[in-house]
Amino acid sequence: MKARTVSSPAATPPSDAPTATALKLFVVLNRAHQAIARREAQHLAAHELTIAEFAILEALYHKGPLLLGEVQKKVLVSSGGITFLVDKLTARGLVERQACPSDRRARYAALTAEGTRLMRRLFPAHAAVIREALTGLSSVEQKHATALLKQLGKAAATP
Amino acid sequence: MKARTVSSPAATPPSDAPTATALKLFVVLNRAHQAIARREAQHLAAHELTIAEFAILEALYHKGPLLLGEVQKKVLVSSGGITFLVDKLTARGLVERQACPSDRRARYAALTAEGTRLMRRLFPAHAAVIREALTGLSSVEQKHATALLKQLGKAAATP
DNA sequence: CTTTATTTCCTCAGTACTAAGACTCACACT
DNA sequence: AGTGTGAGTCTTAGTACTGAGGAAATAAAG
Repeated sequence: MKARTVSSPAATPPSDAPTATALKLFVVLNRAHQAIARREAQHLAAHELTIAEFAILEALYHKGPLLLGEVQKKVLVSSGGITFLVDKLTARGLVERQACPSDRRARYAALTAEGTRLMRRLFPAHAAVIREALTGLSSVEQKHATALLKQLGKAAATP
Repeated sequence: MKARTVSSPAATPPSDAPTATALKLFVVLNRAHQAIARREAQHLAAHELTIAEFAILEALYHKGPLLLGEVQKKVLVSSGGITFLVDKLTARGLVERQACPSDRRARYAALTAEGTRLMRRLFPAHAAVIREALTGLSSVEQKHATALLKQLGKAAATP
């Protein structure tokens, strides 16, 4: 009695049109993100860095020393993850912890001289990889996409 | 000699304009993706499923039985990961492996009756979560964004 | 001054993967 | 048949995180 009661391979109730539109967008967004992140990870792996590690370095490079909690908001990683990642970067001499004078619970993370040197060298290459990965769209199209995604992300982020 | 030789907090060389545009798009794309994926993960966690597990179930639900290699291409996970995930789903009685008659190396993955039942119940709820998460854009805007992201993803995927 | 709550970081155990390679089988060419 | 090459899956060891809970400092209330 394995007579393929579900012989139609696609048991897809097409749902309503708006839902179908949303699902399609969801799929292509995932694909695009994955394709670009893959390239980024590949580039960073050559320098023994993960995406999350690089994101921390980048935040510190552009913003200067930050409280660990602030780094967490930037990088969107769990609190335990921040401790773990900063530990690893500290062990490699790229980042250091600094006490916060006004609040003894809090700690700053800051780039060391070596970390700054690394980022000065690495960031332009990283930017080039991203730019290269996004050449599927013209500059005008990119701006358009940015506007749409900003709106999308903002709405999706508010729970 | 710690006299803050890099006292400007932002050591940002603005690079050229096209690069800046690309980086901005990259950031908002990451944000949007993360915000939506977070919601998805939250919804699926209520049913003890990860995103990757659900992706496998969904592929089988919509396409019928698939070779493991085909599942891998759909879900974009390493081959070891597919084995691991299908094992877990099999242990829960949602998926089963089937021999391939024409090639004894290959195995099919297929939904069990229970897996089909689960998806019939779960998929509409999942679609609703996605639709809800994307309400930041109107249907027209979503179609526009889809077109742009498709183009972007296609170019980024070809290495 | 206590007591209670909240913030901030860290610890620890566990999870979901990845990467590299082993193994099994299929196919093509002698 | 026998042999090499490659495809498809599984195994093993390891990594990058997550999440719950805890200690220390601060803030707020009694």
